Amino acid sequence: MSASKKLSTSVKAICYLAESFPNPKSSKDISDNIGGNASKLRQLLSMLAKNGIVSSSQGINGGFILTKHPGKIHLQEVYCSVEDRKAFHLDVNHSHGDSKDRTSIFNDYFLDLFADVQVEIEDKMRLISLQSIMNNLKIKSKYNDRLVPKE
Amino acid sequence: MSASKKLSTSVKAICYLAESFPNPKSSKDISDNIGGNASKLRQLLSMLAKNGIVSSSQGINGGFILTKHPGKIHLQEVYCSVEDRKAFHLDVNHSHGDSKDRTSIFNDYFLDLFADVQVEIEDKMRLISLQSIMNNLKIKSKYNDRLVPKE
DNA sequence: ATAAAATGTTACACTTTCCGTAACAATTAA
DNA sequence: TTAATTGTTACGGAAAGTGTAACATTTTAT
Repeated sequence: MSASKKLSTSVKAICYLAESFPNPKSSKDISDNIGGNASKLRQLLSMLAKNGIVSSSQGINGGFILTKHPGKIHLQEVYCSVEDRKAFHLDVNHSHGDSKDRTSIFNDYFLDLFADVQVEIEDKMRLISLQSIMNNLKIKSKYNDRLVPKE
Repeated sequence: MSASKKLSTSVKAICYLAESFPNPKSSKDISDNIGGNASKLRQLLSMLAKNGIVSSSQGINGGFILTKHPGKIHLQEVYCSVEDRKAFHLDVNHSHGDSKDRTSIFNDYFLDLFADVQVEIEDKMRLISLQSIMNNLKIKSKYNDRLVPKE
């Protein structure tokens, strides 16, 4: 799945969980609501769970619930949770010679250059909260800290 | 070819053309020097030619030459020449219903959001000239306006 | 004129990656 | 005990990427 699709799917799922808080929602519930495949959704959601954005419970009436206030979740955090790759990924030619040939030097330089751009993107994404997204989409969050079950 | 690979390959080619200015270099010369495939290189270079960064001539002793001072070529310009896609491309789920369903509204919003990020990236890339790249890589440019053949 | 060399473009087979689905062990609650 | 759910892996078809080849067109040298 492309990085941006992972991100947009994750955001949709988080919005849905915020909307239906504090009821746990199964991957099937979520996929019925936001589209996509339940199994692939679980892959995304398990990554969000590892990063403390949602929590999961198994068994009957299990599912996923939000564990963080939408105002405190930012796009960058969601992106990093579901995608290893940098947003502005550099795909360079592989060097065929030794480690200090011209191609390698060029690639090293380019990696630095792209790292700068990457920082810009991450800073920008850090400024966008899930709450602001929900506001724009007129989705009402029912999230409430006190209702989040402890670990 | 991935967008970033097109970009880095293009930059390498431009550096080589600046270095060997004003001698036209064939796609074969360039691929021998910077690696990659001559045919694929021609595809990139023909796009750079359409955007006025290089010019091409056919026939014996033909090839590509730089037509713009490295200090006046910027990464953003090179990127746009060889890649239609935005740098931070959004790959959204396709809507299956009518044009005003929830998925569509969500996607429209996301496109706006990513457009903002896109502007940041382009601004950042606009600040990086080919000349500065060549300086960092200690490549000497031999580019000289007066030696560029007229149309 | 002719031949040689180069671009610009298209096509193609091969490989890699993507994607939806299925499967199943582990876990949990009724 | 049973049913429902997560978490993870596997897989086959679809899509996209990659390197190469082919060839008409253009241009220059002889």
